[in-house]
Amino acid sequence: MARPPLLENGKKTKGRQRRELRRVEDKEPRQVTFSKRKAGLWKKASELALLCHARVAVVVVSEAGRAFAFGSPSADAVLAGCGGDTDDAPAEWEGMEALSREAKERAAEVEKEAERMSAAGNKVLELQRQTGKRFWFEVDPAALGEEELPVFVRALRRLRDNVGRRADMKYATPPQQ
Amino acid sequence: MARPPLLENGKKTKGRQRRELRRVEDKEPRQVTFSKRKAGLWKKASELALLCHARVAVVVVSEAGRAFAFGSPSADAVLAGCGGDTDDAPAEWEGMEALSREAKERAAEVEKEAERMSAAGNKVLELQRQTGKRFWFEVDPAALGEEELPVFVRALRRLRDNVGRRADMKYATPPQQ
DNA sequence: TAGCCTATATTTAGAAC
DNA sequence: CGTTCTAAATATAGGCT
Repeated sequence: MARPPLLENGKKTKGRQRRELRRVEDKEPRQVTFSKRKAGLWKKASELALLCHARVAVVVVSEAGRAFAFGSPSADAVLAGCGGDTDDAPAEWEGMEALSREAKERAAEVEKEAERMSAAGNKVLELQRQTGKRFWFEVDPAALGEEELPVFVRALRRLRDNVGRRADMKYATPPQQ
Repeated sequence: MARPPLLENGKKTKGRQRRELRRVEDKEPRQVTFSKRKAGLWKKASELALLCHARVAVVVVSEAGRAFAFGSPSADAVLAGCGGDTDDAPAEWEGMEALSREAKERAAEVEKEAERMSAAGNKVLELQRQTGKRFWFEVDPAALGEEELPVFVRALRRLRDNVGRRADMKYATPPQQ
């Protein structure tokens, strides 16, 4: 049962290795790194939001062509805060904090929801295809120019109008390959 | 010259202390935490982007009402990448990597870009309005159904969601106060 | 508000599921 | 892709400047 130590020094692993700050060349390791760090970034973003009641929104597009969006307390709130006041929604935060604490005790339950979410995501994709729409930012990239980061901001703000108050989303676009 | 140890155990500091994952009540410590963690988040985002050549965009709004955006290679590139291939723009990335390394010495320059991006944001808003195009989620919320939408919203709140990659932009909105 | 410093709390590279 | 496990690399709370 006990696996024999792979290392001569008796230890089981070499532990975290130092990496150069440049692209990970091999595809597989790169994907793993992506997954791990993506999760880490999400956590950091959550904590920043929670600890400081700051609004945070993140959008990531993987090499595979999948897009992820994250917002706290919600993408909508983050954007709304950009041009508005900040202490007008304490109630919303209280709720978020409570949920955050309970989350750990409800991992299983949340898991199920995650699956349902996945289903919802697919439906979204389908609807997009039917309507001929591709991505939220399909406003017309070509016309935008070179430095249009705020597109992201705009998108989330839009989300607010559609969903209402709180809306976080995540779905992947079909790999282009 | 030698400062007397502040601690009885002889050590100079208590080192990093554990914190509860809830809002830091005192204002001052909260602001400090915000600054530090924001910086950390930015670094994490940069590394993720650099290591995996992913496109990332982040927006953070402090309680004070100041907004910071970070994206790489540029907001535009992040969004454009969503619908295209990923390994066709190596040149662009090479440039990004170089910039990334020099970034620390060019904070000022980055600031300028941030302002330009802010301007671009307005342009995006306008284009969308003119073309009548919307965002991905705007596919038609109503069509999603009352069951799926809420699920989707809560899903992201769960750690299971991922975010991460690289994109940097940073710009601040004038303090609201 | 941002940096510096030190001692810890966290994160994560590597290898394997 | 997502996860788990171990050990080493980092990020940071607190205290000051």
